[in-house]
Amino acid sequence: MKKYNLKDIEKVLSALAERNRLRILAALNYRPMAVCEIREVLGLSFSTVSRHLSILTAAGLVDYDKDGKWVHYRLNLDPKSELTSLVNWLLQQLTADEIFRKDLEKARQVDKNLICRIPH
Amino acid sequence: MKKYNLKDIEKVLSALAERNRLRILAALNYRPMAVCEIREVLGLSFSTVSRHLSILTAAGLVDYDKDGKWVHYRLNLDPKSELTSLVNWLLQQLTADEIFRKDLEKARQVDKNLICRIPH
DNA sequence: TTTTCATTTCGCCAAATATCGAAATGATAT
DNA sequence: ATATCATTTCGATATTTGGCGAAATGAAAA
Repeated sequence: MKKYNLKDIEKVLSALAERNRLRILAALNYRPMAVCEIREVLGLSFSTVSRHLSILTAAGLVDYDKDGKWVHYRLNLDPKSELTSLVNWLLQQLTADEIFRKDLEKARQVDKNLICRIPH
Repeated sequence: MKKYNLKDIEKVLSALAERNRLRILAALNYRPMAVCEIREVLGLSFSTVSRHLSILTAAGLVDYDKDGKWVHYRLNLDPKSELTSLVNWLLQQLTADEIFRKDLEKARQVDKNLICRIPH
């Protein structure tokens, strides 16, 4: 069983304690996505999204694969971790909120091959 | 089963995402305490401790009883809530950290009748 | 080897937050 | 009623954090 120290726990909790990062987790819970897709779902700038992703990555909540120019982010939840059941429960609760419904709708429609070539 | 909306969840997570508030929760997990005792354990000013307590109260994580001049704070964890198992798990993890060990040691020794009359 | 393009990093600003000391509050004790 | 005392609220300050646009990076395409 993984042991977390204070620093680890602070990192995870503060990563979770922000609306747009929760939105990112919810989107990645639907499916792995490239940065430009996440950006499109949230409606924020690339730099902001990238920053949120690095915070989530540092907290160990997400991970990524590089595929050419694209970077695909995905949830990184160890099924054996207590944190995983928390995050799953959180995401469950949030599905009821309007913002998250809309994000999910966008996540369904967004396609990196259509989106990421147009200047923003 | 209680339903949490986004605002509720943000309140709880951001209440938890702060070291000194975690220390307060850990202290109250040992026993209910008056504000001046908590202040002594943490080594912060009254105003700061009071502010943290109001944040924890607003998040529903702690509650208090008034007893004359004293205000006794205590954990307020609904045993049926998912959040409770999270908080308990967090506090469990934190017992290993030096800061929390020291706090617990102070919490064992502190006595509001000895502490709260001396000017700080 | 240039150009293109997805992503990250940097520099800046605005908003939020942690902290303190001083003043206010509200309840007991004198 | 007045003084005392635990706690809260207020006002000011320093730090952290979220946001953006512009510049840097690094990998593919031309």
